Amino acid sequence: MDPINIRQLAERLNLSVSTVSKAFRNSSEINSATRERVLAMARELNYQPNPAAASLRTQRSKTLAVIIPAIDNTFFVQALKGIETVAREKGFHVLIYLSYDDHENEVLLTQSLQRGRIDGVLLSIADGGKDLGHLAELGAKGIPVVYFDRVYENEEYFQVTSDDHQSGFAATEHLIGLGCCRIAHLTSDRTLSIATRRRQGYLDALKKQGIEPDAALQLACSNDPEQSYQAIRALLEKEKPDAVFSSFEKLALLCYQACHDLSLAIPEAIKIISFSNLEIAPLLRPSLSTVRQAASEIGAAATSILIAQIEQKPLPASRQVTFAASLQIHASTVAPG
Amino acid sequence: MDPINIRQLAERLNLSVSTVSKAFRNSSEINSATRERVLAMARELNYQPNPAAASLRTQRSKTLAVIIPAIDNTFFVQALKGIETVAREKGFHVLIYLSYDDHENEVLLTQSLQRGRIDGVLLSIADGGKDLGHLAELGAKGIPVVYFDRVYENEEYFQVTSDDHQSGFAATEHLIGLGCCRIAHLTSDRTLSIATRRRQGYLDALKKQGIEPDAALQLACSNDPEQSYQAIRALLEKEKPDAVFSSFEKLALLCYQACHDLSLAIPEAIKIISFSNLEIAPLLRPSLSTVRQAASEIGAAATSILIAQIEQKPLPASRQVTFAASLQIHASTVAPG
DNA sequence: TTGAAAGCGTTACCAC
DNA sequence: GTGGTAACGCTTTCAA
Repeated sequence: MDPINIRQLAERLNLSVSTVSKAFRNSSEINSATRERVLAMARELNYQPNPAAASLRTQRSKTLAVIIPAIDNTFFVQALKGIETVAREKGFHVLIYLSYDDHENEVLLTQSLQRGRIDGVLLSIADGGKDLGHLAELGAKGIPVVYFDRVYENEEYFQVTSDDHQSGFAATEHLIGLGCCRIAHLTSDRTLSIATRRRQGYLDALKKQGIEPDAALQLACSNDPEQSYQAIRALLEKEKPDAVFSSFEKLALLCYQACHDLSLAIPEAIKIISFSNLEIAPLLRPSLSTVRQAASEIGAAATSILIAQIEQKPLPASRQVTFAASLQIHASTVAPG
Repeated sequence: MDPINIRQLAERLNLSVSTVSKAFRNSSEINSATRERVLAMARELNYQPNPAAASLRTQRSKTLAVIIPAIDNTFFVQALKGIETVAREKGFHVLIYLSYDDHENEVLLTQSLQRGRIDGVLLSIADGGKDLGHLAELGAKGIPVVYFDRVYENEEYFQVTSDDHQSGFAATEHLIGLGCCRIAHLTSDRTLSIATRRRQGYLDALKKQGIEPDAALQLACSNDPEQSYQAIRALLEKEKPDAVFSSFEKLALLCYQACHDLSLAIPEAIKIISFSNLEIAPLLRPSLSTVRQAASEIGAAATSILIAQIEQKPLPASRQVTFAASLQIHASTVAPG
């Protein structure tokens, strides 16, 4: 019942504490017979090493922190699954912190990250428009950090992302291919790495096809859903786009709502495609065409890299690791007729 | 850059280590002037106490573990938000572990939960049909555990849930009130606490209205989506229910898919209501009527109780804490005409 | 009000 | 191959 410590375990075995300790970390110094004996007794007495003591001694906690802006977002949920899986495989624990898209929160969180509690951090940025000094500070503390999705665009750090520019480009080309020429673009915080890249893909696709980008068709929404809904609705009414490319899932859903409320038929009157990892996108009526990110792979890769950094193992040659996103075409962007 | 320890901090202040330590835990023994001096210097030198050392000494880690069956499930996502919020308010950290609805996983996870790494556990059960000895063991280790949603039905432990029976009853009565009399019920693992309670609510509502429960209308699905889809589809074709009450969100979505594939009009030919915290339920076509649980409140309450247990603070009088779920009526259960 | 010192349970160096 | 022992950085009792 009361947790037993290594000293008591050693006494029961008539061995020294150091031998037992080595047996556990299967040091080559230890006779395999004694090792078995130690392990057997440990099981019998239900011995579990105290992580705080080990951590104090080794300066390693086998714990990672994940700081993400949101969790009611399928991308982050799936990324988290990838993170948790890889972490567990490698014997790491995962602390979760939510910044709620709020820069202040993120600053507080990174500052409270004590060296010692965690060995490394996986971070997706809350707000790219603010001073990112806290991230530099984190790095300066000597804590390894791997950024994913919404990254800190700093050559010094590993950044695991989707091919956002290319995917934005492909989504826009897809719409152009369907004959659309007034293609609206929805984004949120334009300062986010992913927002600027996706938008640039949109702009480049328009340019390639000789379509002049129209500022009136480009909307940067806030984090407030009601406000965003109104803005989107106004855009639809006033500018009468024939298609919408949304860089964010939430905005696409608001756009669906607005189209419904305005009795705009999708895809007849307006086509919609959006970055989204929503699994039930096909269940929406009409089913939503999406740009789907390799979310769990991104989470998994970021975690592998972080752990490699912690354990001083070989690392990818490039600090920029990119995963292809894929176009999932559904009813919302099918050619009429 | 290198983390400074309490001893160096004390030296810089010409104070003893113990004084500094006490100043931090604002002990009444310390002069408030010295306390200020200590805090100021700590800020200046960027001192952060080493959590492993503190933890080793106090046998407290200020860390909670959350073990949940899934995270691609809006209920758990929202519960997690409640958990994270309360934990952070009270200065606790949250470790997340996913059991993926798998009993073996859960056993391994609970066994690996070393006393010392965590001060307490929040747990929602993976599979109620299996031997729950590992949960008894967890309790025997002296680690406080609070169960939520899918609970361990054991008087000894705190259990935070929805009023599942009553909500199952209300959902069924709602369908009966619309004139339905062949009401199918979808559930998954029947051994889960919530599954049996919701189903019992269904049965009791039928009984109250003098409807004989029909075993052919009750389906217990597996965790395999394809298999579940086929079973649901077969049920719809063969039994021709005029309504479906689903105890689980995933099954309702599969049922939507099946209705669509069978060209069964919702709600004209068949009405559907389901337990679900899906925020975009209104965006489905037709919008889905749901039994919505107070997910984040449940997570928050479970966390508060767990922390109260850890800190030996006053606890709720009853070990059973229940939150009302609410019926959200949408198009999928509207009377025809 | 402040300080000295004994642990907390490990690991890792060094001796045997 | 095994054992003794000094840290790791903090909290807390006890003494001053």
